[in-house]
Amino acid sequence: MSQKISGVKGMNDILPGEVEIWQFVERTARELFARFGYGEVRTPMVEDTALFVRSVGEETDIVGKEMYTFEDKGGRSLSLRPEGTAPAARAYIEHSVVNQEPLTRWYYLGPMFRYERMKTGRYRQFHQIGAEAYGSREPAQDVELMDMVVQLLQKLGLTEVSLNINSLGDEACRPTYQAKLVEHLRGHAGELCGDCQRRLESNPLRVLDCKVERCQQIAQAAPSILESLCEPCRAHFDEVQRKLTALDIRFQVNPRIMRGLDYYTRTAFEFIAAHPALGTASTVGGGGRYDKLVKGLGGPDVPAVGFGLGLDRLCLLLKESGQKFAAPVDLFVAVADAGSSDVAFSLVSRLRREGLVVEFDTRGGSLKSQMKRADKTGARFALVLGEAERESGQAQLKPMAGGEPISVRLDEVARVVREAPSR
RNA sequence: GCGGCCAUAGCUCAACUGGUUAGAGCGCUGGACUGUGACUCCAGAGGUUACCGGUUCGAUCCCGGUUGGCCGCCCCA
Repeated sequence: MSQKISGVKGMNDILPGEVEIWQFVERTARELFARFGYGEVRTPMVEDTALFVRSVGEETDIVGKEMYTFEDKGGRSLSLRPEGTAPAARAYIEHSVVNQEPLTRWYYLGPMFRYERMKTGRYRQFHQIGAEAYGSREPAQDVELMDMVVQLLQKLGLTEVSLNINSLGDEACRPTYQAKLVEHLRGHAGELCGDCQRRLESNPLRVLDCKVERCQQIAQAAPSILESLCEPCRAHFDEVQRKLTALDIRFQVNPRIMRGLDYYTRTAFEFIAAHPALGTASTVGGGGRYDKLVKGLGGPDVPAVGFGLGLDRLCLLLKESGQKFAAPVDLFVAVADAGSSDVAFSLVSRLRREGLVVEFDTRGGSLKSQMKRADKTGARFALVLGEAERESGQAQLKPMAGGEPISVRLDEVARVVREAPSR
C-alpha cells in the first residue's frame, strides 16, 4: 500500500452527485448572459504578478497576503489569479478591443485562488462567475448588470437574496469625504476598537464596516459618503436608483457597503443571502463600477462596470434547497440469461444513439441484482431481455414507479419511452 | 493573522470516571424470492479509533506536537 496523498487544503473535489448542481448553475448563467449579449472570455489562470498589484491595490489584503505567487523557470514573478476583473481588463487592453467595438460585454467563469483561512463558503480555490461591461459610463449599464444577477438568482430559485447598493464617489469627491471621515473618527479615536484604530491610518472607510458595537455607534454618527458626493456622482447614483425602481428591482441603499479592492469608483453593490447555511459568508456576489481601471493598466480611458458571483456559495444555497439536478435515467435494460447479453448490449447502444439515457450493468449478475440497480438509478422504465424477447422481438416496458407494463416491439422502445409522460 | 471547539466504518453517531474481540442506524454486497426493484427478515464485507510521540500493567479516552475540519474576529465571493 503506498502512502496516501490528500488534496490540497482549501481546494475541493466535486464528485458526481454534487457536480450536477454546478452544471445547472453554469448552464443557467451561460444561457442568461448570452441573452443579455455577453460573450464568454477565457483568460489564463496565471498572470504577471504586477497586474494584480497595480489593479487590485498593493495595500489590499488580497495582494498583501493572499496571493499564490511564485517564480517560473525564467525568473518571472507570476500569480494565480485572485479575481477575474484584472485579467479580463488586461485581455481587453491587449487585444485593442476598444478599437473594434465601442461597447464590450464579457463574462467569465472559473477558479480563483486566495491563500486564506478556511471557512464554510470560503476556500483557497473558489469559483466565480463574473461579467464586465466596457465603454459605457451610463447608469443604465450599472443597472443592466444588476438586472442580470437578479434574473439569474430568480432562475436558480434563490429568492432570499437582497441587493444592497452604495456609491463610493470618484477621484473628485472621495478624498474630500475620506478627510471628513478621518476628522470625525479622530475625535473618538480612544473609543474605537484596536482594529479600527489601525484602520484609521490604513483604510478609514473600513471602520464603517466594523461589527463592534461602540465602533458602529461612532460610524452611525459619522458623515455619510452619500452627503459628500460631488454633483456628477450624485446624479449617477440617483439615476441608478431610478432605473432599478423602473425595472421593479428591490434594493436597499447601504452606505456601509465598501469594497476591498482599490479600483472601485461610484457604484458598489452586494448581493447578500439571508440563509444561515453560509454563516458569515453571506455575500454571494459583489460588484461595482471602475472607470479608472482600464486606463490605470495602461489602456485607453474606457469606463467599466462589472460583478463577481461566488459559485461555491450559490451551490451551497442550492444544496440547502434540496432540489434534485441529476439527469433522469430513461431506461434500465436488464439481461435475463447469458445468451441475451450480446443482443441487450446492442440494443442499449442503439437506444443511446437514439438519445435515451440508458443504464446497463456491464457486469451482468442476477436479474434481481440488476433490478435493484435499476431502482437505485431512478430509471423511469426497466426492460428485461431474455430468450422469449429475443424470439418474439417484443418486450415488457415496466414503469418503475408502478403501473401496468407496456408491451413494445424492440425497435419501438425509444419512441414509446420518449412519448411516455415523465414521472 | 487572532481567539475558541472538534477528529471513531463510505455517511450520521455510540462505547458506563483508562479495562478483554470498538458498536448501531443508513449505505454497500449476497440470500429468503433460481424472469422482475421498493416493504420485511437473515447474513456478509467494511476500522492501524486522523498522524507522530509521551504517561500507564493496559490508551478511542489523559498529556504534547502535527495535519485536517467547524465557529467567531478580520476579510471577502
